[in-house]
Amino acid sequence: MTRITKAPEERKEEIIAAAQKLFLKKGYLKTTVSDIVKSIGVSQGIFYYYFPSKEMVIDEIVVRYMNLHLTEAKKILENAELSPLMKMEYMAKSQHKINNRENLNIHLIKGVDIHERILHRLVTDYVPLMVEAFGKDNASQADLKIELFVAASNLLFDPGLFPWSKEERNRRIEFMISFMEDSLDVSRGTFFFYRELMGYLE
Amino acid sequence: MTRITKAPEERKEEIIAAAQKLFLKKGYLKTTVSDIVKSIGVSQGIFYYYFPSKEMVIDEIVVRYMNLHLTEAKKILENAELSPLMKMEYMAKSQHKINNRENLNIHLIKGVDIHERILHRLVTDYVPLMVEAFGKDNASQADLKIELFVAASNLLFDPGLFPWSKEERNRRIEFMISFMEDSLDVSRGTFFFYRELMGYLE
Amino acid sequence: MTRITKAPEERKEEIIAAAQKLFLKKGYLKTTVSDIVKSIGVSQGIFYYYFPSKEMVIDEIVVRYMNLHLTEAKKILENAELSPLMKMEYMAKSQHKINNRENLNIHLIKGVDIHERILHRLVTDYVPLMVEAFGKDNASQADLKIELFVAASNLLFDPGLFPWSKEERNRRIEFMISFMEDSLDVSRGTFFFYRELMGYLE
Amino acid sequence: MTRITKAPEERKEEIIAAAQKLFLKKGYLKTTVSDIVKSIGVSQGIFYYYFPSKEMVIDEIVVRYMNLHLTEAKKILENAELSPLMKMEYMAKSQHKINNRENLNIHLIKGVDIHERILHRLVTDYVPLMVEAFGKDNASQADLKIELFVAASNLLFDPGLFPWSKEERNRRIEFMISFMEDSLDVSRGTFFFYRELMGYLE
DNA sequence: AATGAATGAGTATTCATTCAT
DNA sequence: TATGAATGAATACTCATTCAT
Repeated sequence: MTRITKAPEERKEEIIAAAQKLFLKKGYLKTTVSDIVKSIGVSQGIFYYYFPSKEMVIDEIVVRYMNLHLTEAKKILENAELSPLMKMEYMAKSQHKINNRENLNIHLIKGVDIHERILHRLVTDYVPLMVEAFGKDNASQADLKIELFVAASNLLFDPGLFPWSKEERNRRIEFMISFMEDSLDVSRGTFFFYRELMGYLE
Repeated sequence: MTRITKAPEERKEEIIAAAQKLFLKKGYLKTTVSDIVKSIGVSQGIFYYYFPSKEMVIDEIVVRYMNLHLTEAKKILENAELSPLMKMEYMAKSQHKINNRENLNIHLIKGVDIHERILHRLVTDYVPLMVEAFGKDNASQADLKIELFVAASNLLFDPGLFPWSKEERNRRIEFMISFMEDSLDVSRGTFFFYRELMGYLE
Repeated sequence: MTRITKAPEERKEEIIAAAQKLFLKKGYLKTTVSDIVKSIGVSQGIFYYYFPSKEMVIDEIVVRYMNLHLTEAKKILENAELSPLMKMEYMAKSQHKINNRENLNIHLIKGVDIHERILHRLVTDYVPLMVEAFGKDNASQADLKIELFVAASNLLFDPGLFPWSKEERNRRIEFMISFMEDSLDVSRGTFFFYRELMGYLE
Repeated sequence: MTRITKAPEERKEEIIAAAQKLFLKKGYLKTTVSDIVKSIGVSQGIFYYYFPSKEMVIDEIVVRYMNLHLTEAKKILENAELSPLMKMEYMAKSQHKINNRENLNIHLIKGVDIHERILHRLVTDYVPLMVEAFGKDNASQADLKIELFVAASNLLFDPGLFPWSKEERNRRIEFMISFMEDSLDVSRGTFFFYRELMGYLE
């Protein structure tokens, strides 16, 4: 193999991208380190120059994925021109956009509890930003309500876990949205924008 | 090895029990078939006489675990002497009891998405029984509300996933219970009995 | 399983027939004893009541197959009304007929040198009968010539080994026949009847 | 185990040689991959770095064996100084020499139809070279005659298949040679040199 | 930074055969 | 004669990781 030297960061990115693609396609367990390096034409050894183990790659993927979401969310939060509800809407749209970028919906990776790792960080890191965006005082425990809605939505609307029919899914989405609106004491229709993120099917 | 013949059903139970114990201790992936058979002093071959693969054992474990819960729940449901809320309470207590029987809280098994398998059956099979117990007409979409609470609770109160501090945990449990009471339109205190099931720490 | 007792010889035949069928379909190595007994609905144990090992079954199959051929050949040989060449012709036709009875062309079994076992017995047991049928004095070493032709034919006309095209095959058959005729000093056309046995394609 | 790195081609040869030796001694089926690697003191993994499966090793062995024969035969064929009959003689001697080099007579390997694989390539690849060496025009179908003699000889003189007594063997060899001479229309004595290759016992 | 040959522990699964009943 | 649960040795193949160059 001809030796092609690259800047470390570039090479690392290359490996992560290749791994992510393969994890999505074949699952974490069925993707071998050999698969990854072959797909970008580098040697086995170089993988271990950049990562201490295969496991650390998935960790890094999850971290980057969450950072992507968090960075976007923070930008929105800091935008003083937006009203609380606009912030929530923008955050939802941002999430939806990221998840639909190619090879980026790592929710779909099958393997060693990837899903749980993401959910964990979602609840601990992302939910607080949503709560902040929502802005209301916490007398009504809006923080725990949002946490609850995020947790439930992520489970019930995970197509790998619950392959609802179109009708079942839509019914649940409509319910979830109005229930959120009532519980958080905002007027009906306010959270209409969540439909898309939850996967409403026309 | 001295040959000890047993009734098939007995032997099968024995293998399942041994597997369950080891899965809980070491996780599914790290438990080998060899571990299982050694632990009960039988040959490797007999395992495959009863199960086509290692994977099928975990399936069987989940099925039996759910059946245990469902059977108990159905008994309670059919008990005409109980009021709706009593039924819910009894069901909660039954769940708590089963999960605390030794080697039975298979929620804790790490490995190939055991958690997801259980959650799936919980939502599709167990929730309807809870809804039936609750009894109220569905004008208020109590079914979806219960589904939502079950999903969220299972995620947020999973100690493997969210190792909340005692305070964090208790706060969430109290919130969850009163939120359920309000949403389902029952008086405060009605669902006090859920504290135990959710793992309230005194 | 309901216990069905049969006359020993009958049961043995049943097992052999079942084995033969499966060996032909899946090959000797890929057919398990379990496959065999399942196909006739008896237990594992009974197999070993009749045969000391799996290997002995294939031996028995070869022996019976050869005996079938030999018995027919001997009948023909003893028929005083037939001329030498008629005997050869009848023997050829008899072979062809047996090999085309269902599940009987055990040449096609893949596995542990079945082919070689058959060839061996063909040369040692069957060739002498052909030589006797041919009848001529052995001044011309007709015995070794026939042996040679039988050996070569069995190899070159084995479709599993040499998948000749129709033209290649037919050319070889025509050559083989006329070469036999010339070598054994009989007139051209005498061995026309071998075409069928060798697999001439119209 | 101390790690000894070798040039890939060298290591591959080493594995093939070790496998060949063991296959000859114990047969293909009874030789395990573990046997092979242990015999040269390398790891199990390296075997699969060079070969996708155990089966591919025997394939490679047959290919190399035939290539050895074919290469020698081609050299002889191209030698313009040799007469046709000399070419045949040299080819026969070359074959005999190769087959008697240690560990090289892979005819003797027992297992998964090794013999048939070799015979197949012998007829399709080697026979044409013999026919070319023989040189005569094909009016007399010398090509098919040679093919026939090669096929028959390889079967009838295979000691694993037909363990003739010394007398039986010698009688057949003498017959085979004179029959070849007569059929191919060369004078008696011409093919005397085949005695050795066929295994004539003094 | 990079190569790629080498390691070696790991492991599910198969199956001929046995034997208590 | 027959059952079928039980044995246990056998083994090809995988793959994360290491390391000499």
